[in-house]
Amino acid sequence: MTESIESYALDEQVGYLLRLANQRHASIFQSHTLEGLTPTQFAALIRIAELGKCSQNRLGRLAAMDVATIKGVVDRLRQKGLTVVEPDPDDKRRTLISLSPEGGEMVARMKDVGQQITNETLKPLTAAEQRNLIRILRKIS
Amino acid sequence: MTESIESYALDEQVGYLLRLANQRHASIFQSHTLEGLTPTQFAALIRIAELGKCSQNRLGRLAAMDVATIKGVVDRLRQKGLTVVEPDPDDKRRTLISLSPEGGEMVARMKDVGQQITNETLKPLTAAEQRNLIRILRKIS
DNA sequence: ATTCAATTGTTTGTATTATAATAAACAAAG
DNA sequence: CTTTGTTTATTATAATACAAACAATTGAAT
Repeated sequence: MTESIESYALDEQVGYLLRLANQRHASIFQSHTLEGLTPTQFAALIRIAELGKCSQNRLGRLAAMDVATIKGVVDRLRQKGLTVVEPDPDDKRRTLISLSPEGGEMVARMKDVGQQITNETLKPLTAAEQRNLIRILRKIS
Repeated sequence: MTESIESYALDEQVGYLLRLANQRHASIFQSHTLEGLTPTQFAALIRIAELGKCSQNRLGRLAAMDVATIKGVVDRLRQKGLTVVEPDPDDKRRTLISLSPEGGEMVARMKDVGQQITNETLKPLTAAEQRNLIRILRKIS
């Protein structure tokens, strides 16, 4: 049995390593974040700040989240009082999402924290490796 | 509001890019996998094959999964008939996990598929970039 | 202009993975 | 032998993702 396994090294597969890297990043994120914001919620918040008021679906597409995922994320952000949800008067299918004042403040505060999180995640790497990783990840995303 | 955001480019943060890379890999994985096996379940299966019979906790540690996560994963693998679960006669706390014959066959078949999945995930990169990515990911995991 | 098919947007149900808290079994020291 | 601390496993809860269903809009052909 064993010899047929040796040839497949789990510890060198890109999928396995991506999961580990994500785990480490999530753990660093959690130790820095405010109000229990998750990386996904944070990403959505930043996108809303960039886009201004927009439909839930559009937000999901631009934040790389499934329609069901973005709904859950927006719901939780609204529960935390960070977003405002309202129907679109021009299109009855749509729900418009925007930042609440508290959401705006949160984004401002989280920007610095976000940079810290990135720095700590990349800390084991040289400056060249850091640039390389970002460049390569963008190519396979 | 906008100018305070410009300085934080979500699309270049390592955490966001890791999530995107994971999404793409998961999607490729799903299009190749047998019996609806997830990347996590696959990793656990490979580890069991490497380790032989071992406790659930030890398996979790070596597959980089939380105690609760590995329990869920093992449960689902058992439901699919791929693993065998039995109490440890020497330590009543422990549950011993091993591959069923079907699990062994699955591992053998999945090895090739796993390589294909890795290749397809890395396809947008040059050979040097592929090696670089693996090396760098190992450093930050 | 009207109808009908195709598209777009949202929601709901279900599955998987992850975090936190609890309980049971064991080991080691007094 | 009992107390104290550690390891192992389970349960409850939360977050994310996929699939299917449903509702509103758009557009094309008559």
